[in-house]
Amino acid sequence: MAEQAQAGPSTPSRSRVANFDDSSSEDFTPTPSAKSVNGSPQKKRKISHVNGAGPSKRTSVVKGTGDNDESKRRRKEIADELFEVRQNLPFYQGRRQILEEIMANDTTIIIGETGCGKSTQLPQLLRTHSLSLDHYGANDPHASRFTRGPSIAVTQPRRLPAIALANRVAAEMGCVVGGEVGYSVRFEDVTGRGTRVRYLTEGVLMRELANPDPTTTKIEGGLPTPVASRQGTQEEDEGNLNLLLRYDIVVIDEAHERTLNTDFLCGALKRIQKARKRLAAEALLENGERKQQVKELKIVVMSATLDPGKFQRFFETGRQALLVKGRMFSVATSYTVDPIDDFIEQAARKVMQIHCTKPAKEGDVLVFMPGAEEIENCCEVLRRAAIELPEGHMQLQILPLYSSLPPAAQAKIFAPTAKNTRRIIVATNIAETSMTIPGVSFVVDSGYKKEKEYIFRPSGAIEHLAKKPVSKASAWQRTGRAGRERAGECYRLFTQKAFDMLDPFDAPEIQRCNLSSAVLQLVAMGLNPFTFDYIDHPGRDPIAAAFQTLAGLGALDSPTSITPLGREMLRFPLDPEHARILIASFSLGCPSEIIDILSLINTGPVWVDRVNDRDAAAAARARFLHRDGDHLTAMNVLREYIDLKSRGDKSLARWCRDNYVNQKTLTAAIKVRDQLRELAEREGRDWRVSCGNETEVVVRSLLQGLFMNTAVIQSDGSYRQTAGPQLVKIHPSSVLMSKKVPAILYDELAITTSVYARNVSSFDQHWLSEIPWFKQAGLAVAQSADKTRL
DNA sequence: GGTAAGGCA
Repeated sequence: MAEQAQAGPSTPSRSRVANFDDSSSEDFTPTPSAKSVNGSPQKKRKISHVNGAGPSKRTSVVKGTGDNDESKRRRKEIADELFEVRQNLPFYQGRRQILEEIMANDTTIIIGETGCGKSTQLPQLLRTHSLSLDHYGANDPHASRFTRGPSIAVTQPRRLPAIALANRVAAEMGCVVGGEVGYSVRFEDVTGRGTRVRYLTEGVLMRELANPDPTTTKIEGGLPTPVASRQGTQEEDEGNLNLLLRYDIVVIDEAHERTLNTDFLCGALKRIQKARKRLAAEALLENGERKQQVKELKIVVMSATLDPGKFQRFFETGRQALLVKGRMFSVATSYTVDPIDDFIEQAARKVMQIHCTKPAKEGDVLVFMPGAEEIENCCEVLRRAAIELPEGHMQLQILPLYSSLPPAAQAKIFAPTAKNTRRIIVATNIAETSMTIPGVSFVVDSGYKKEKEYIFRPSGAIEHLAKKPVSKASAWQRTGRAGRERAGECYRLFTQKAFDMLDPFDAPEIQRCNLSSAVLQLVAMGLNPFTFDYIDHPGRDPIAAAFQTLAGLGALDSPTSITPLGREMLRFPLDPEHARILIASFSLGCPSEIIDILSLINTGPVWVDRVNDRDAAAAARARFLHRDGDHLTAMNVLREYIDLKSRGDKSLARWCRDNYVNQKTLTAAIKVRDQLRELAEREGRDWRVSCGNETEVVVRSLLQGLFMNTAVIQSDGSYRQTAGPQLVKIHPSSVLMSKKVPAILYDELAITTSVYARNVSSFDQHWLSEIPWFKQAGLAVAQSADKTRL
């Protein structure tokens, strides 16, 4: 049942151990092939019968051939069956109070503990409950079944939960996906004109805000005049702000994750809400009728664990957050007595202790480690220990789990366990939020994670991954993974005192990341990034750095004014730097090459480069070598792969393995490539134009976006940044590694044992004089670079 | 002369 939560920051207490969890996937099975956690397999088959084997394109869903009376009857039957389960969900049982609260307030904050059913039940209740229907147009004589009740958007940080939630909710409501319920994620929009509940990723909603679709944002007869007359005043300028008029209610789910998009969405929504409130009131006054053109926007912020005080203050709700208790089992938590110095070895020891003292039927063990290297080391220690197990003793199956692992290795997590065997899963925090692992009753927590850090410098930021202690919220989240199916145990490899000193929550992403893309989007919306209403302010420096980058790229001509070039850059799902490169390639005559290269840069590492077979990998790489550097070399790989694929080659996976190529990256890159080609076409650009063997223009295009990421060789053979004093080395994974070229451009700098430039191409440093940024601010730099030319 | 956590448009 719903109850009022404590105001102010809540510190997770031990009594709530099991409830600190991500709920995006708790009450359904993400894919039909996944092992069922709740519910019988028979039920699951019925659901997948309704929704088809997988996500389908819009047309096939809406105009699907299977939508006859028989399938309608089946959907109804399944919905009735699912209703039995729904009724018992805490969120359903607390529906009256929850809906009363939402209807009475502009913004509602809901802390829904794991298993309470918030993500699936809230949209349905809003669509069917009389409290909501009375509020949203039940009396409108023109309302049809679809227009009756509110139109709802529910955001998710990740694609998979957005898709899975839409599938589940459609089944519960007895409709097809793409009908009343649908989803929009990148590469897939399964919605129709009748869609009233739309699950979408935060990224999709951000794009909608910055790049509005004119057909869905315009009010019939145009916006009421007050908007235009207010243009130019900083505080009230909503001239460019997309008011999201297609939605009556926007639900931000999983808000505790505080992704970059969560924070920008909250800020923008608060602004939109105020604008719509004012416009709604004005429309009423002007017409003197009830027929208001702009409806107010309701916001619901939901999560399993968040700092309710922070969101209450931000949204100025004046109401306490609603707490909906979850359905989780208790987890006994313990600490070490003294600090330990080797968490890999200690983790392995603890695992063996659990294995030797707890019966197998009590469940599997999940170990949290910061990164792939620690995971592989820990698995190695465990494998050695497993050999020592006495004959006849229950066996161990040791499974590493991290994102860059090939899909086949990841899939083992969901395969059935052999008899008389206990599984030990050693994972990164991929198992904290993104993947739910069945059968786990024991958690061993190293207390560490890896986190991206940005070091801001006037000459450009440097990013690197750092090993850091987890936050308290994160530790509880890990703990909760032991209590999903039965009571569990969690062993923390640190002391109670160390735990007490941890930060209560993870630092929001906005405070440790490059803001150039977000700043461009804000300016496009007519918002000032310096005065934007942040939940947590990122500070002036990163915003100023973003402005500098964007001005250099020609996207902005003042902090409040976006250029036509900046507008065009926003039409592509790329960082501003990369969008600039793409646009340059159109005029330089090499979009075909640049689209391939950008697709690869944006999807991940092209090479599989493990420590043991580094030499073999380098040799394979030489087969694809392009003398200009890594960008064109990677393009050669992609093109050969696509060529093999189009000829129907059946041994693509083998080809990738033999050439130390990451197949996951290539398949993802092909999707991005298709999307970029389609978008280019929509812009009236011909992506087919190729420069053939005259690849000089490719590097010239790259330079148009990466001019800040350049370095020139000095007389001693080292490289120095053109935009700053930093010495950089070419990363040993680069094909230009031992080559001495006069000037290099690169995708990024990484700090490890030195400052390394990764993904490097060589260029003629005289080209820098063509770059506007160097013409103005950097002339002196370019001249001094010239002197050091060999 | 040496690495990489997780996401998203």
